[in-house]
Amino acid sequence: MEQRREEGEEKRSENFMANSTFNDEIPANFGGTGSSIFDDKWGPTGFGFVDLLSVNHDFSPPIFDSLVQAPFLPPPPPLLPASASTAAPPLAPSQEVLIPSPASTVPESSEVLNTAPTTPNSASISSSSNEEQSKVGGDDGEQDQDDQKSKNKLKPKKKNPKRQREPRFAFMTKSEVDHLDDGFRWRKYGQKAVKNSPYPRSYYRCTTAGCGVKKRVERSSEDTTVVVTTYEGQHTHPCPITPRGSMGILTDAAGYGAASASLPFVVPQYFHHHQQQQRPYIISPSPSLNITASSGYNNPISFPSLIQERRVPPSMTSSVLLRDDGLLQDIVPSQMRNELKEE
DNA sequence: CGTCTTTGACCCGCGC
DNA sequence: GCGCGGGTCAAAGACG
Repeated sequence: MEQRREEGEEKRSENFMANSTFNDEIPANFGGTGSSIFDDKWGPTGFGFVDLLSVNHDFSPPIFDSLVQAPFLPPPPPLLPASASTAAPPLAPSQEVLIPSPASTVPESSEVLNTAPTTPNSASISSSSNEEQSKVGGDDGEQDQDDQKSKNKLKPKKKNPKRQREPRFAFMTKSEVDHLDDGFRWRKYGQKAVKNSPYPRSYYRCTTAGCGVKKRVERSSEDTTVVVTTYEGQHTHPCPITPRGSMGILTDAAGYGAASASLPFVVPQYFHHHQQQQRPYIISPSPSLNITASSGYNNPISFPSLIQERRVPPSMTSSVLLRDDGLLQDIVPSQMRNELKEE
């Protein structure tokens, strides 16, 4: 127990950048059909596949793999430029779509999901959505009420037609750390053994009152270096600033709060500096991509750096980035910064 | 004391 | 109907 505690603390601090080792492969069960990760409940009813970040354990410059518009959930306005739009056509429910990275041409087929990440040291993101959101999806605030209801186990439960879930967004990360600190506060409320996997699956819930976002974390059994994190729901609050020097750029204090919505998803902040460990590298969005907006804090996951980058009006992008270089300078590839300047 | 994790039990959906 | 597996609850305990 105690050991586990300590381990947990260590994990928290090390976050994403633990001694991660990367390879090119995405476990076959990621994005595949019938996997334990993307089962019928949490699995993609339609998701994009996004290379999100690269981590290099040699402190070499960050690698920009790709970031593409995923066919995210509830209708982000089609702001994609033509090039990206063609790459990521609107999804029909239950349709799996691979969003090819800019550098690669990959057919749109679920079968090629595993081949999507073409760059070493990459993590991937996928999103999924529910086509039939009714109960939970209808009102975030009701989530807790629902939980309350179900607390009394002996009480006969409502027979919901079908349990509906929030939009989900999953991503993979190469890390020895299971629970990735994304800037939000989570409370673990369950853990289950995963069939056909030696690794348990952990369930977390956002501790912020009224926020029903859930997170599921499990380690791939196929590639034990891969941690799959699945978010469900949308935060109803800003990303709290953590005391560990995280970016915290979702806050209004940073001046971008109002526009904090450049992503239909939010991804963890990988920015906790860990001086002796590898630095986390944020992938910069491809210039040809346009991460569309949802609204406010209503993002299931948050990816501060991306958000910051993209929610800045083009006219001030470069200056902001430059001015804010502090961490970004370390994180955002120079290539990316140059690209942004050119915009 | 508040917060968080652990963990066994329970609930539920689904396939057979 | 039954069993299985996933998801959740909530009591108990640890920790700061």
